[in-house]
Amino acid sequence: MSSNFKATKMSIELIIRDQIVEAIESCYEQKIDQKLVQLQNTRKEFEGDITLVVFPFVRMSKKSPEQTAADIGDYLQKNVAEVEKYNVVKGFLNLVISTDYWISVLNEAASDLKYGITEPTGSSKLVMVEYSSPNTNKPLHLGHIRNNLLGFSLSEILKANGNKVIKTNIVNDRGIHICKSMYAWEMWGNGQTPENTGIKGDHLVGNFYVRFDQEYKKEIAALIEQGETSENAEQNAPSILGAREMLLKWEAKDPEVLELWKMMNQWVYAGFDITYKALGVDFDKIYYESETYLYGKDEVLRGLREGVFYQQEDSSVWADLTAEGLDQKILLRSDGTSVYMTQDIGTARERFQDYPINKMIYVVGNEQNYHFQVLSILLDKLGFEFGKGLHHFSYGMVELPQGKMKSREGTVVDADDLMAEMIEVSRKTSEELGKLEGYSPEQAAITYKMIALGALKYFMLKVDPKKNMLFNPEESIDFNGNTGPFIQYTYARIRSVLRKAEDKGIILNPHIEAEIQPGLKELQLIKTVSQFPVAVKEAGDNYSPALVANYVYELVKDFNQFYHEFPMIAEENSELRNLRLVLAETIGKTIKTGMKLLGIDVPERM
RNA sequence: GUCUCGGUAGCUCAGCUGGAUAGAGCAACGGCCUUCUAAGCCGUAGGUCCUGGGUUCGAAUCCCAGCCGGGAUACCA
Repeated sequence: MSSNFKATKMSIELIIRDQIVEAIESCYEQKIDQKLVQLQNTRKEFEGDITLVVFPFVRMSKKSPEQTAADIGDYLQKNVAEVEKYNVVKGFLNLVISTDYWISVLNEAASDLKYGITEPTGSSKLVMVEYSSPNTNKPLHLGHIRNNLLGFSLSEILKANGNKVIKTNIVNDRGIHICKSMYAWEMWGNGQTPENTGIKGDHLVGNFYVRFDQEYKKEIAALIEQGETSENAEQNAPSILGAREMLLKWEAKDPEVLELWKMMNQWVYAGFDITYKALGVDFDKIYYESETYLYGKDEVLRGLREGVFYQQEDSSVWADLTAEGLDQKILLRSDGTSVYMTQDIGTARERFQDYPINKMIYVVGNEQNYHFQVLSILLDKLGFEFGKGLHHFSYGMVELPQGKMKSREGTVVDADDLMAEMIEVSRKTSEELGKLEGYSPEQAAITYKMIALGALKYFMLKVDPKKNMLFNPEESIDFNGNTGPFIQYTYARIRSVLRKAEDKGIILNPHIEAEIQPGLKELQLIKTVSQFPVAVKEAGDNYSPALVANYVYELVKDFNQFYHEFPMIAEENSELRNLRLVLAETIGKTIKTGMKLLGIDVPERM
């Protein structure tokens, strides 16, 4: 056992787990599987640190649960140095771990600058995380925010678990949806540009996407009025024909269409850059669908030649997935143009050619579960050995009280607007509370933004990614309670205490002597701190930033109770004072690291 | 129709690889700022864990059926 026990709680649990197996053997002469050993953290209302559930063993002991627990407790107390004493409540054996042990845990945590973080090594796995993946026909909204925050945070968490991570973005910069905006701009744009209107480029293009839909709907209504069936009307309305023609021309590299496309895309990219920067997300490598769809087309045609796919009379290309229990899937339209799936095949091929990827993760909404199931099968059929190993990180939708957001219907919460509003709320709150007196306007502005984004990011990340979540624009995101600002505030409090201690000339001794007897609350806090590496690991194993968020909240809540009840600087016993300050500093560091994994910064003052 | 995900306090969410009296926050009500930041702390109230069966010493958690809601099943992405 190395002296550097990063996952302390786990190592003590491992020791105890082992010893319980031996205890059963020694007491009852039975060999048991470690899986029967159920350990849990002792509930706060009972004395103890780790609890064993003894019910599974009463069959072997042929004694009452209480007596069985006592037998095992006796054995552990005798044979495991860290087990100081025990008590039995019904069928639960509560083990009290020695204070020495907890002090050593604190010392380790306090001295480790990267506490909770496992650095990558030469043999680390290379994980590529795709997230964001915007369409270049409209601005980002709240749903994209969830995607971006999850993708960024997941990447950070995977890095903290010793992986090498490449963050990537596939920009969906071609396709019928883009052509709709382009067509609308050409028809009704009157030469509008971001420059001559003062509208952010992605918003301007988005306006034309909405305009397209409005006109399209009018045309359909008119055609139906003239006696067309609704299906015919949808297929033959002038604007949809115009958009389709544009897509054909685009794939045929028509110079005029390409120029229009480039111009409008540049507007969008300039807009996205601003939004990404404000959100604090970034990418190591960007792929463009306008490039990769061609590789995808190649692969589909190869599949056709090799008999993996088939062609219908109208020359559309399909995959037959009935053997997999699925349906027919179209891969190339009858006019030869590509669909969404086509480009994803090409993009995957490119990525695995560009990097020695061990694990590919797609951060994409759960509405596309079927898509990724199919993609995996198609890549496998095409002979790519990575096909089966793709991982779709499938997250839930953000819903409004009225239901789903729809770009075309304008019922979206715009990302830029939301951030701006939250920064405004943050500024007002800070000013009302007078927290930043003495800060320059620039310093204050940085802090407002930090708090606003902390509120937004924590709000999005604290819920289980798999679940749909509700956002009510009527009630602005809270700054009190289980929120980002509450956690940031606690960090600022700790920093403030440490600054004041320094002002008073108190020098922290980072090594706590074993003889010091911490109180119950300090012990409780050390235990919570000791769980941080476990939380990071579980967040990585389960791909869940929410586990980090929930952990940090627990830690912060515990600390605030402690803060309220016990003086640190004013504590007269200097050794106890030192313990408390070192503990506070360690908790501050843990908060900062944890929040960093969520992509949230913490302020020195607020 | 089929597949899939979900249903926990008035609201938003934890807990779900089975374990002790189901937890937080918000909202409501009542306390606490001459002492390290009150964006905080303490307390009160609030529950058929959708329903019904089953497995188990033990079920919010696992299995089956049903009800309700979301999503997918497109020559949209």
